[in-house]
Amino acid sequence: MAESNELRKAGLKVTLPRVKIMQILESSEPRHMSAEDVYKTLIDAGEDVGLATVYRVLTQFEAAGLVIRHNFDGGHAVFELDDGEHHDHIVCVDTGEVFEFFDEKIEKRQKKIAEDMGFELVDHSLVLYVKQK
Amino acid sequence: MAESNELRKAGLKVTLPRVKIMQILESSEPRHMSAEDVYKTLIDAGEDVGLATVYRVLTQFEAAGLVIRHNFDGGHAVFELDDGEHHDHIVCVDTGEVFEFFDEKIEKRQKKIAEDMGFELVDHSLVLYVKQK
DNA sequence: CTAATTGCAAAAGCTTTGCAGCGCA
DNA sequence: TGCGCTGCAAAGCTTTTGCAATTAG
Repeated sequence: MAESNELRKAGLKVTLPRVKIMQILESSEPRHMSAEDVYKTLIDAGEDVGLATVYRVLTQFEAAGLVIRHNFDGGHAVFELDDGEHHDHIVCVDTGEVFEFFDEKIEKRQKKIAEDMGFELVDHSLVLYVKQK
Repeated sequence: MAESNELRKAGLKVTLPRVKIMQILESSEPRHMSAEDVYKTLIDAGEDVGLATVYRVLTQFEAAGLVIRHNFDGGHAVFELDDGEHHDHIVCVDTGEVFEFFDEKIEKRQKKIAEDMGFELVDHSLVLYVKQK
């Protein structure tokens, strides 16, 4: 199975919690889940995994570059699978829904701004908060 | 004094903690402070104000539109005086320093992206994480 | 005078950590 | 077998809240 290889490649033992969590992230809709969301999904599926393990696994996945952690407003982090395609986010303040977008012009402009100030851009976080018209 | 008027205008009683906190925010360098930063500054100045009060006052200031709360990475919120001029932020991952910038092109592009998706842009958060070259 | 405000301490919410036992390789 | 991993419970951190005492208007 695909998950096993990704885990091994990351130097992580192939354990049930890790495989299950990876599967949940791969098949989840919406794609952005909090640790609590993952934990609940696991419990609902009858898996006996602790919340601490979910946090540990997600943190390991992040370190391994398998997932990305976002700190949107609201106190809790959300995670999404890193598919290698960078994108930014749109959060609807009415429904909480999260959408993704990518805009070449904004990306380039950000790079230029950082460089004009004598820095190297290593990362960025752009979130548009919107509401329905 | 200027602070008193701003407070009265916001419908808040002019109390010592509020005036002191407002003064700290007005004169602070760097401009971005956490609740803890404000609290420490107060204590160092010999003021007997509780941390809970700092949080309450900052939250009231935010509701009144006097300050803006940011949730940069790192678990704790930072506050800055709202001078009416919108700007985004650059955070140096080496030093933790915070810089401000404003880019008309990015602003316009964001608005267009939200509208193209049928939404109304109500707010946005853009942070560039950079390092020294 | 009276409602708003404050300090303290306790509680809350998210996340991390210590530890003994379990399980993958 | 041996070290990594897990579950549980406890601890950590930032932030919020309850409450009695204090204070602004």
